[in-house]
Amino acid sequence: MTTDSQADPEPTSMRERILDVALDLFIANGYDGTSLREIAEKLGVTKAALYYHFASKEDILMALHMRLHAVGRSALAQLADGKVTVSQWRTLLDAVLEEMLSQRKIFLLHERNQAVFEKLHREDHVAEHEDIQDRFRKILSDPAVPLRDRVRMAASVGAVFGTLFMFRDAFGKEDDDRVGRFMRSSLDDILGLRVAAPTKR
Amino acid sequence: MTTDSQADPEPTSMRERILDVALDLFIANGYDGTSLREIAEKLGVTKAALYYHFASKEDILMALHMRLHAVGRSALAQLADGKVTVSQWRTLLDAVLEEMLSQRKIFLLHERNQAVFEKLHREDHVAEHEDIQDRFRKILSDPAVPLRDRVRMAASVGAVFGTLFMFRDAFGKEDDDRVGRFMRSSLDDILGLRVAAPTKR
DNA sequence: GTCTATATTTCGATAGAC
DNA sequence: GTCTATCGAAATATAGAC
Repeated sequence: MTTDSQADPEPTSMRERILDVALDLFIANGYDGTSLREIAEKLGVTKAALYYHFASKEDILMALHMRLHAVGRSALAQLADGKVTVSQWRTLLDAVLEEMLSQRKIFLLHERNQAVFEKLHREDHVAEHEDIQDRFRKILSDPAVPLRDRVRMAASVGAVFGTLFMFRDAFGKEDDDRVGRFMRSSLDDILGLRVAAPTKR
Repeated sequence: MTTDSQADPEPTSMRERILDVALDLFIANGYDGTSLREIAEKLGVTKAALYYHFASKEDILMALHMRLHAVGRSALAQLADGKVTVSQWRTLLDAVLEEMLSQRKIFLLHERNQAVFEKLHREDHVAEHEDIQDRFRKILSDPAVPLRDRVRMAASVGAVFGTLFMFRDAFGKEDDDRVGRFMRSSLDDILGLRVAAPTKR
Protein backbone atom coordinates (compact mmCIF):
# COMPACT_ATOMS: atom_id res chain seq x y z
CA MET A 1 0.00 0.00 0.00
CA THR A 2 3.03 2.24 -0.06
CA THR A 3 3.88 2.12 -3.72
CA ASP A 4 0.77 3.20 -5.56
CA SER A 5 0.98 6.95 -5.40
CA GLN A 6 0.16 8.75 -8.60
CA ALA A 7 3.69 9.39 -9.78
CA ASP A 8 6.04 6.85 -8.40
CA PRO A 9 9.43 8.53 -8.15
CA GLU A 10 11.03 5.15 -8.62
CA PRO A 11 8.62 2.29 -8.83
CA THR A 12 9.78 -0.53 -6.64
CA SER A 13 8.68 -3.63 -8.42
CA MET A 14 8.46 -4.45 -12.08
CA ARG A 15 4.78 -5.03 -11.51
CA GLU A 16 4.33 -1.41 -10.49
CA ARG A 17 6.41 -0.17 -13.38
CA ILE A 18 4.20 -2.07 -15.79
CA LEU A 19 1.09 -0.58 -14.23
CA ASP A 20 2.49 2.93 -14.42
CA VAL A 21 3.34 2.63 -18.10
CA ALA A 22 0.06 0.93 -18.92
CA LEU A 23 -1.87 3.63 -17.11
CA ASP A 24 -0.30 6.36 -19.21
CA LEU A 25 -0.88 4.52 -22.45
CA PHE A 26 -4.43 3.48 -21.61
CA ILE A 27 -5.23 7.13 -20.93
CA ALA A 28 -3.56 8.42 -24.08
CA ASN A 29 -4.65 5.80 -26.60
CA GLY A 30 -7.31 3.84 -24.82
CA TYR A 31 -7.22 0.28 -23.52
CA ASP A 32 -8.00 -1.32 -26.85
CA GLY A 33 -5.77 1.13 -28.64
CA THR A 34 -2.80 -0.01 -26.60
CA SER A 35 -0.96 -3.24 -27.37
CA LEU A 36 1.16 -5.24 -24.99
CA ARG A 37 4.02 -4.73 -27.41
CA GLU A 38 3.85 -0.97 -26.85
CA ILE A 39 3.88 -1.38 -23.10
CA ALA A 40 6.79 -3.77 -23.27
CA GLU A 41 8.77 -1.56 -25.62
CA LYS A 42 8.36 1.45 -23.39
CA LEU A 43 9.76 -0.62 -20.55
CA GLY A 44 12.62 -1.98 -22.62
CA VAL A 45 11.50 -5.57 -22.31
CA THR A 46 9.59 -7.99 -24.49
CA LYS A 47 5.93 -8.83 -24.54
CA ALA A 48 6.52 -12.22 -23.00
CA ALA A 49 8.09 -10.67 -19.93
CA LEU A 50 4.80 -9.05 -19.05
CA TYR A 51 3.16 -12.44 -18.77
CA TYR A 52 5.40 -13.32 -15.88
CA HIS A 53 3.77 -10.52 -13.89
CA PHE A 54 0.24 -10.58 -15.23
CA ALA A 55 -1.84 -13.46 -16.49
CA SER A 56 -3.49 -11.40 -19.20
CA LYS A 57 -3.93 -7.92 -20.55
CA GLU A 58 -7.26 -7.74 -18.79
CA ASP A 59 -5.48 -8.46 -15.54
CA ILE A 60 -3.46 -5.29 -15.97
CA LEU A 61 -6.62 -3.31 -16.44
CA MET A 62 -8.16 -4.96 -13.42
CA ALA A 63 -5.18 -4.09 -11.25
CA LEU A 64 -5.58 -0.46 -12.25
CA HIS A 65 -9.31 -0.63 -11.69
CA MET A 66 -8.71 -1.77 -8.14
CA ARG A 67 -7.00 1.51 -7.35
CA LEU A 68 -10.33 3.22 -7.87
CA HIS A 69 -11.97 1.08 -5.26
CA ALA A 70 -9.73 2.52 -2.58
CA VAL A 71 -10.82 6.05 -3.37
CA GLY A 72 -13.36 7.42 -0.95
CA ARG A 73 -13.61 4.25 1.07
CA SER A 74 -12.96 5.85 4.43
CA ALA A 75 -15.06 8.87 3.62
CA LEU A 76 -17.95 6.72 2.50
CA ALA A 77 -17.60 4.43 5.48
CA GLN A 78 -18.24 7.31 7.85
CA LEU A 79 -21.57 7.84 6.21
CA ALA A 80 -24.25 6.21 8.28
CA ASP A 81 -26.83 4.20 6.43
CA GLY A 82 -30.03 5.94 5.61
CA LYS A 83 -30.86 9.31 4.20
CA VAL A 84 -28.01 11.56 3.21
CA THR A 85 -28.42 15.29 3.61
CA VAL A 86 -26.92 17.92 1.35
CA SER A 87 -24.77 19.02 4.22
CA GLN A 88 -23.36 15.53 4.64
CA TRP A 89 -22.89 15.37 0.91
CA ARG A 90 -20.85 18.51 0.94
CA THR A 91 -18.59 17.07 3.61
CA LEU A 92 -18.25 13.84 1.71
CA LEU A 93 -17.41 15.62 -1.51
CA ASP A 94 -14.77 17.71 0.16
CA ALA A 95 -13.08 14.67 1.60
CA VAL A 96 -13.18 12.77 -1.66
CA LEU A 97 -11.90 15.78 -3.57
CA GLU A 98 -8.42 15.42 -2.16
CA GLU A 99 -8.26 11.80 -3.12
CA MET A 100 -9.57 12.49 -6.59
CA LEU A 101 -6.79 14.92 -7.21
CA SER A 102 -4.09 12.63 -5.88
CA GLN A 103 -5.47 9.83 -8.04
CA ARG A 104 -6.23 11.99 -11.02
CA LYS A 105 -4.83 9.55 -13.54
CA ILE A 106 -7.02 6.75 -12.29
CA PHE A 107 -10.09 8.90 -12.79
CA LEU A 108 -8.92 9.93 -16.23
CA LEU A 109 -8.46 6.26 -17.09
CA HIS A 110 -12.01 5.48 -16.14
CA GLU A 111 -13.46 8.59 -17.70
CA ARG A 112 -11.83 7.86 -21.02
CA ASN A 113 -12.55 4.13 -21.14
CA GLN A 114 -16.03 3.91 -19.73
CA ALA A 115 -17.36 1.45 -22.25
CA VAL A 116 -14.43 -0.90 -21.64
CA PHE A 117 -14.89 -0.87 -17.89
CA GLU A 118 -18.58 -1.45 -18.14
CA LYS A 119 -17.98 -4.47 -20.33
CA LEU A 120 -15.36 -5.69 -17.86
CA HIS A 121 -17.73 -5.20 -14.98
CA ARG A 122 -20.47 -7.02 -16.86
CA GLU A 123 -18.47 -10.06 -17.91
CA ASP A 124 -16.18 -10.56 -14.97
CA HIS A 125 -18.06 -11.77 -11.96
CA VAL A 126 -15.16 -10.54 -9.92
CA ALA A 127 -15.27 -7.04 -8.55
CA GLU A 128 -17.87 -7.73 -5.97
CA HIS A 129 -16.90 -4.48 -4.39
CA GLU A 130 -18.58 -1.30 -5.41
CA ASP A 131 -16.50 1.56 -6.66
CA ILE A 132 -17.16 5.14 -5.81
CA GLN A 133 -19.43 5.71 -8.78
CA ASP A 134 -21.63 2.80 -7.73
CA ARG A 135 -21.83 4.18 -4.23
CA PHE A 136 -22.71 7.63 -5.45
CA ARG A 137 -25.34 6.25 -7.74
CA LYS A 138 -26.90 4.28 -4.93
CA ILE A 139 -27.06 7.26 -2.61
CA LEU A 140 -28.57 9.44 -5.31
CA SER A 141 -31.19 6.81 -6.03
CA ASP A 142 -32.64 6.89 -2.54
CA PRO A 143 -36.25 8.00 -2.96
CA ALA A 144 -36.36 9.00 0.70
CA VAL A 145 -34.22 12.00 -0.13
CA PRO A 146 -36.05 14.89 -1.77
CA LEU A 147 -35.59 14.91 -5.53
CA ARG A 148 -34.43 18.49 -5.45
CA ASP A 149 -31.56 17.57 -3.18
CA ARG A 150 -30.60 14.54 -5.23
CA VAL A 151 -30.48 16.57 -8.40
CA ARG A 152 -28.25 19.10 -6.76
CA MET A 153 -25.99 16.42 -5.35
CA ALA A 154 -25.60 14.94 -8.81
CA ALA A 155 -24.99 18.39 -10.26
CA SER A 156 -22.29 19.01 -7.69
CA VAL A 157 -20.40 15.89 -8.66
CA GLY A 158 -20.71 16.90 -12.28
CA ALA A 159 -19.40 20.34 -11.45
CA VAL A 160 -16.30 18.80 -9.93
CA PHE A 161 -15.72 16.70 -13.01
CA GLY A 162 -16.31 19.62 -15.30
CA THR A 163 -13.70 21.78 -13.65
CA LEU A 164 -11.14 19.17 -12.71
CA PHE A 165 -11.36 16.77 -15.62
CA MET A 166 -13.41 17.77 -18.66
CA PHE A 167 -12.10 21.31 -18.95
CA ARG A 168 -9.13 21.35 -16.66
CA ASP A 169 -6.69 22.31 -19.41
CA ALA A 170 -8.74 25.42 -20.11
CA PHE A 171 -7.22 26.93 -16.99
CA GLY A 172 -3.56 27.62 -16.51
CA LYS A 173 -1.80 25.13 -14.32
CA GLU A 174 -0.49 27.97 -12.19
CA ASP A 175 -4.06 28.85 -11.28
CA ASP A 176 -4.72 25.52 -9.60
CA ASP A 177 -5.29 27.04 -6.18
CA ARG A 178 -7.68 29.69 -7.38
CA VAL A 179 -9.56 27.20 -9.53
CA GLY A 180 -9.96 24.98 -6.49
CA ARG A 181 -11.33 27.81 -4.41
CA PHE A 182 -13.74 29.00 -7.07
CA MET A 183 -14.96 25.47 -7.57
CA ARG A 184 -15.61 24.86 -3.88
CA SER A 185 -17.42 28.13 -3.75
CA SER A 186 -19.69 27.08 -6.58
CA LEU A 187 -20.32 23.78 -4.82
CA ASP A 188 -21.68 25.73 -1.90
CA ASP A 189 -23.97 27.56 -4.26
CA ILE A 190 -25.22 24.41 -5.92
CA LEU A 191 -25.95 22.75 -2.62
CA GLY A 192 -27.46 25.89 -1.15
CA LEU A 193 -24.99 26.09 1.67
CA ARG A 194 -23.96 29.65 1.04
CA VAL A 195 -24.39 31.49 4.31
CA ALA A 196 -26.53 34.35 3.13
CA ALA A 197 -23.50 36.57 2.80
CA PRO A 198 -24.25 39.26 0.24
CA THR A 199 -22.79 38.25 -3.10
CA LYS A 200 -20.40 40.78 -4.43
CA ARG A 201 -21.01 42.06 -7.91
CA MET B 1 -31.33 15.65 -42.54
CA THR B 2 -34.78 14.20 -42.11
CA THR B 3 -33.88 10.73 -41.00
CA ASP B 4 -31.42 11.12 -38.17
CA SER B 5 -33.65 11.63 -35.23
CA GLN B 6 -32.66 9.80 -32.09
CA ALA B 7 -35.02 6.89 -32.39
CA ASP B 8 -35.98 6.22 -35.94
CA PRO B 9 -39.41 4.65 -35.82
CA GLU B 10 -38.60 2.89 -39.05
CA PRO B 11 -35.20 3.73 -40.46
CA THR B 12 -35.50 4.54 -44.12
CA SER B 13 -32.28 3.34 -45.61
CA MET B 14 -30.08 0.41 -44.79
CA ARG B 15 -27.37 2.94 -44.13
CA GLU B 16 -29.41 4.45 -41.30
CA ARG B 17 -30.31 1.06 -39.91
CA ILE B 18 -26.63 0.19 -39.73
CA LEU B 19 -25.86 3.42 -37.93
CA ASP B 20 -28.66 2.87 -35.44
CA VAL B 21 -27.47 -0.62 -34.55
CA ALA B 22 -23.84 0.43 -34.44
CA LEU B 23 -24.68 3.33 -32.15
CA ASP B 24 -26.35 1.06 -29.64
CA LEU B 25 -23.52 -1.45 -29.69
CA PHE B 26 -20.78 1.16 -29.54
CA ILE B 27 -22.45 2.62 -26.46
CA ALA B 28 -22.94 -0.73 -24.78
CA ASN B 29 -19.66 -2.46 -25.58
CA GLY B 30 -17.45 0.27 -26.93
CA TYR B 31 -16.21 0.84 -30.45
CA ASP B 32 -13.33 -1.59 -30.20
CA GLY B 33 -15.45 -4.00 -28.25
CA THR B 34 -17.89 -4.24 -31.13
CA SER B 35 -17.13 -6.31 -34.21
CA LEU B 36 -18.67 -5.85 -37.62
CA ARG B 37 -19.92 -9.38 -37.31
CA GLU B 38 -22.03 -8.40 -34.32
CA ILE B 39 -23.51 -5.45 -36.14
CA ALA B 40 -24.28 -7.55 -39.18
CA GLU B 41 -25.81 -10.34 -37.13
CA LYS B 42 -28.10 -7.95 -35.33
CA LEU B 43 -29.27 -6.73 -38.72
CA GLY B 44 -29.68 -10.23 -40.12
CA VAL B 45 -27.10 -9.77 -42.82
CA THR B 46 -23.45 -10.67 -43.26
CA LYS B 47 -20.36 -8.65 -42.60
CA ALA B 48 -19.68 -8.16 -46.28
CA ALA B 49 -23.01 -6.46 -46.77
CA LEU B 50 -21.90 -3.64 -44.51
CA TYR B 51 -19.07 -2.84 -46.87
CA TYR B 52 -21.50 -1.92 -49.59
CA HIS B 53 -22.68 0.95 -47.41
CA PHE B 54 -19.52 1.93 -45.60
CA ALA B 55 -15.93 1.81 -46.74
CA SER B 56 -14.63 0.81 -43.33
CA LYS B 57 -15.55 0.38 -39.72
CA GLU B 58 -14.02 3.74 -38.99
CA ASP B 59 -16.36 5.26 -41.53
CA ILE B 60 -19.32 4.11 -39.48
CA LEU B 61 -17.87 5.79 -36.43
CA MET B 62 -17.19 8.94 -38.43
CA ALA B 63 -20.75 9.09 -39.68
CA LEU B 64 -21.96 8.94 -36.09
CA HIS B 65 -19.40 11.50 -35.03
CA MET B 66 -20.74 13.92 -37.59
CA ARG B 67 -24.05 14.01 -35.80
CA LEU B 68 -22.31 15.66 -32.90
CA HIS B 69 -21.06 18.46 -35.07
CA ALA B 70 -24.56 19.61 -35.78
CA VAL B 71 -25.32 20.02 -32.10
CA GLY B 72 -25.19 23.59 -30.91
CA ARG B 73 -24.11 24.99 -34.25
CA SER B 74 -26.82 27.60 -34.51
CA ALA B 75 -26.59 28.49 -30.85
CA LEU B 76 -22.84 28.87 -31.05
CA ALA B 77 -23.05 30.86 -34.26
CA GLN B 78 -25.10 33.51 -32.54
CA LEU B 79 -22.26 34.07 -30.16
CA ALA B 80 -20.23 37.05 -31.25
CA ASP B 81 -16.49 36.68 -31.15
CA GLY B 82 -14.74 38.00 -28.12
CA LYS B 83 -15.41 37.71 -24.45
CA VAL B 84 -18.33 35.62 -23.33
CA THR B 85 -20.23 36.63 -20.23
CA VAL B 86 -21.85 34.30 -17.74
CA SER B 87 -25.18 35.63 -18.85
CA GLN B 88 -24.48 34.73 -22.47
CA TRP B 89 -23.23 31.37 -21.29
CA ARG B 90 -26.46 30.69 -19.51
CA THR B 91 -28.42 31.46 -22.66
CA LEU B 92 -26.14 29.27 -24.72
CA LEU B 93 -26.41 26.39 -22.31
CA ASP B 94 -30.17 26.60 -22.27
CA ALA B 95 -30.35 26.45 -26.04
CA VAL B 96 -27.93 23.55 -26.28
CA LEU B 97 -29.70 21.64 -23.53
CA GLU B 98 -32.64 20.79 -25.76
CA GLU B 99 -30.38 19.45 -28.45
CA MET B 100 -28.35 17.44 -25.99
CA LEU B 101 -31.46 15.67 -24.81
CA SER B 102 -32.72 14.93 -28.30
CA GLN B 103 -29.29 13.59 -29.22
CA ARG B 104 -28.67 11.85 -25.95
CA LYS B 105 -27.27 8.69 -27.50
CA ILE B 106 -24.72 10.62 -29.50
CA PHE B 107 -23.43 12.23 -26.34
CA LEU B 108 -23.35 8.88 -24.57
CA LEU B 109 -21.35 7.48 -27.46
CA HIS B 110 -18.76 10.19 -27.13
CA GLU B 111 -18.72 10.15 -23.36
CA ARG B 112 -18.08 6.44 -23.28
CA ASN B 113 -15.50 6.26 -26.06
CA GLN B 114 -13.42 9.33 -25.41
CA ALA B 115 -10.07 7.72 -26.01
CA VAL B 116 -11.20 6.32 -29.35
CA PHE B 117 -12.49 9.64 -30.59
CA GLU B 118 -9.37 11.45 -29.54
CA LYS B 119 -7.28 8.99 -31.47
CA LEU B 120 -9.57 9.37 -34.46
CA HIS B 121 -9.32 13.12 -34.23
CA ARG B 122 -5.54 12.87 -33.96
CA GLU B 123 -4.96 10.56 -36.90
CA ASP B 124 -7.62 11.63 -39.34
CA HIS B 125 -6.86 14.97 -40.84
CA VAL B 126 -10.53 15.11 -41.68
CA ALA B 127 -12.88 16.71 -39.25
CA GLU B 128 -11.60 20.20 -39.74
CA HIS B 129 -14.75 21.34 -38.04
CA GLU B 130 -14.79 21.77 -34.35
CA ASP B 131 -17.36 19.97 -32.32
CA ILE B 132 -19.17 21.45 -29.39
CA GLN B 133 -16.60 20.30 -26.88
CA ASP B 134 -13.83 22.03 -28.80
CA ARG B 135 -15.87 25.21 -28.93
CA PHE B 136 -16.60 25.07 -25.23
CA ARG B 137 -12.99 24.47 -24.42
CA LYS B 138 -11.89 27.38 -26.51
CA ILE B 139 -14.33 29.77 -24.89
CA LEU B 140 -13.33 28.61 -21.43
CA SER B 141 -9.67 29.15 -22.26
CA ASP B 142 -10.06 32.82 -23.02
CA PRO B 143 -7.85 34.63 -20.49
CA ALA B 144 -9.80 37.81 -21.10
CA VAL B 145 -12.67 36.33 -19.15
CA PRO B 146 -12.25 36.37 -15.35
CA LEU B 147 -11.07 33.02 -14.03
CA ARG B 148 -13.92 32.92 -11.56
CA ASP B 149 -16.44 33.09 -14.38
CA ARG B 150 -14.65 30.48 -16.45
CA VAL B 151 -14.57 28.06 -13.56
CA ARG B 152 -18.26 28.52 -13.01
CA MET B 153 -19.01 28.08 -16.68
CA ALA B 154 -17.08 24.82 -16.67
CA ALA B 155 -18.84 23.74 -13.51
CA SER B 156 -22.20 24.45 -15.10
CA VAL B 157 -21.47 22.19 -18.05
CA GLY B 158 -20.35 19.52 -15.65
CA ALA B 159 -23.53 19.93 -13.66
CA VAL B 160 -25.56 19.28 -16.78
CA PHE B 161 -23.58 16.15 -17.51
CA GLY B 162 -23.83 14.98 -13.95
CA THR B 163 -27.60 15.16 -13.87
CA LEU B 164 -28.40 14.17 -17.45
CA PHE B 165 -25.73 11.58 -18.17
CA MET B 166 -23.60 10.35 -15.29
CA PHE B 167 -26.40 9.86 -12.79
CA ARG B 168 -29.49 10.12 -14.88
CA ASP B 169 -30.72 6.65 -13.97
CA ALA B 170 -30.67 7.61 -10.32
CA PHE B 171 -33.86 9.54 -10.93
CA GLY B 172 -37.11 8.02 -12.02
CA LYS B 173 -37.90 8.55 -15.66
CA GLU B 174 -41.28 9.94 -14.70
CA ASP B 175 -39.52 12.77 -12.88
CA ASP B 176 -37.87 14.09 -16.02
CA ASP B 177 -39.66 17.42 -15.91
CA ARG B 178 -38.91 18.09 -12.29
CA VAL B 179 -35.29 17.02 -12.72
CA GLY B 180 -34.99 19.46 -15.59
CA ARG B 181 -36.38 22.30 -13.54
CA PHE B 182 -34.21 21.57 -10.52
CA MET B 183 -31.17 21.39 -12.74
CA ARG B 184 -31.83 24.70 -14.46
CA SER B 185 -32.34 26.24 -11.09
CA SER B 186 -28.98 25.01 -9.92
CA LEU B 187 -27.40 26.36 -13.08
CA ASP B 188 -28.65 29.80 -12.11
CA ASP B 189 -27.02 29.37 -8.74
CA ILE B 190 -23.71 28.25 -10.17
CA LEU B 191 -23.58 31.13 -12.58
CA GLY B 192 -24.74 33.63 -9.98
CA LEU B 193 -27.76 34.64 -12.02
CA ARG B 194 -30.23 34.21 -9.26
CA VAL B 195 -31.52 37.72 -9.42
CA ALA B 196 -31.96 38.05 -5.68
CA ALA B 197 -33.14 41.61 -5.53
CA PRO B 198 -30.37 43.44 -3.69
CA THR B 199 -32.88 45.09 -1.39
CA LYS B 200 -34.29 41.90 -0.03
CA ARG B 201 -32.78 39.19 2.10
C1' DG C 1 12.79 -12.99 -14.87
C1' DT C 2 13.53 -12.35 -19.39
C1' DC C 3 14.36 -14.04 -23.85
C1' DT C 4 13.22 -16.15 -28.81
C1' DA C 5 10.20 -18.25 -31.19
C1' DT C 6 5.48 -19.74 -32.38
C1' DA C 7 0.79 -20.95 -31.70
C1' DT C 8 -4.02 -19.26 -31.78
C1' DT C 9 -7.65 -16.28 -32.45
C1' DT C 10 -10.08 -12.56 -34.08
C1' DC C 11 -11.10 -9.07 -36.90
C1' DG C 12 -11.14 -5.85 -40.75
C1' DA C 13 -11.27 -6.02 -45.49
C1' DT C 14 -11.55 -7.88 -50.44
C1' DA C 15 -12.91 -10.86 -54.56
C1' DG C 16 -16.23 -12.55 -57.19
C1' DA C 17 -20.72 -15.17 -57.84
C1' DC C 18 -25.63 -14.35 -57.78
C1' DG D 1 -27.29 -5.33 -52.48
C1' DT D 2 -26.21 -9.40 -50.37
C1' DC D 3 -23.93 -13.67 -50.39
C1' DT D 4 -19.76 -17.28 -49.69
C1' DA D 5 -15.08 -17.74 -49.17
C1' DT D 6 -10.73 -16.21 -48.08
C1' DC D 7 -6.81 -13.15 -47.28
C1' DG D 8 -3.72 -10.58 -44.44
C1' DA D 9 -2.66 -8.20 -40.41
C1' DA D 10 -2.36 -7.66 -35.70
C1' DA D 11 -2.91 -8.90 -31.21
C1' DT D 12 -3.10 -12.03 -27.17
C1' DA D 13 -1.11 -15.78 -25.27
C1' DT D 14 2.05 -19.96 -24.71
C1' DA D 15 6.33 -23.12 -24.89
C1' DG D 16 10.65 -23.76 -23.67
C1' DA D 17 15.66 -22.23 -23.55
C1' DC D 18 18.76 -19.41 -20.74
